[in-house]
Amino acid sequence: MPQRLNTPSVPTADEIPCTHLDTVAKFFRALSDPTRLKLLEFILRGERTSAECVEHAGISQPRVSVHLSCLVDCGYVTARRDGKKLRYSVGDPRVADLVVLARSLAADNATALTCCTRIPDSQD
Amino acid sequence: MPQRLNTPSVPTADEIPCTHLDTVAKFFRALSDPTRLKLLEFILRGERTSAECVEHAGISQPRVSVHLSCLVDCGYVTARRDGKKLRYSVGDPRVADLVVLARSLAADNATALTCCTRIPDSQD
DNA sequence: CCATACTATGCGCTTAGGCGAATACTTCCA
DNA sequence: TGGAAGTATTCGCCTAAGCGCATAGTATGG
Repeated sequence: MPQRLNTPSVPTADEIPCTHLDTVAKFFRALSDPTRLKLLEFILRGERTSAECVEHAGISQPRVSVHLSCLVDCGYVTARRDGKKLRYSVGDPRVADLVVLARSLAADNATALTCCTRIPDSQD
Repeated sequence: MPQRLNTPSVPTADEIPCTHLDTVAKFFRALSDPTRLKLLEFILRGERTSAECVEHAGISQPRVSVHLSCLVDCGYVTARRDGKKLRYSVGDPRVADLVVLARSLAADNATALTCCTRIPDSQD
């Protein structure tokens, strides 16, 4: 297993004052992708195998693998070997709190949450 | 261009079951940018003028304007006219909760939160 | 110890979205 | 009402990061 949980950019991860902005932003970024969020919420509802995640996500296995790795790296989910398979689950209850809180906020702003719509002018 | 809070992709914003995934993902995306997160936390500590935000963010006024608009659209902050200036503040206490919760989680995973480091192979 | 099932990585492509610079639009006050 | 101060938009550029496909790497069980 090459580079995975080694500290590439992170200072000392122990000397960090209150967690750097970039780190927190990265943390949020993990949930800013619909596919990852979908996977997380799926796993939040119970332990899942990769295969189940692939099916649920509706995209290729390699992509799901990357997304799951990302969620693991960010500490949202944990992977556990079970025979030939890997099973993913959410250990920290705060993760559910975070998602619920965000959902409640997002729901209240769903209308306006069109957010950033004006930024690009892609297909017009 | 007057299109701002019109519903482009959002269904009916009222018929939404429990807020669509994309909406929530978008909500998280707003905080996935270090600059916006920095601005939000800045405003979280007290009402701020655009000028203060520009200074704090350290980027151009136009950019800050876009970021603030985004935060407003997403419901994180509210803008209030005060003479020639606009003052931004956070009205919903859940916003602070969300940030605090995320920070606490991110802090615990700071080491691993290198997240997605392997994804690109840009400059290596 | 090899075959197979499961998982991860590399590559090329494409789009989202961040940035600065220039500029247009708004407000308020003289 | 005109000018200055404040705020928003457009544009071009560039990187991050999503996707599929092909394939390489592992772990387990026969």
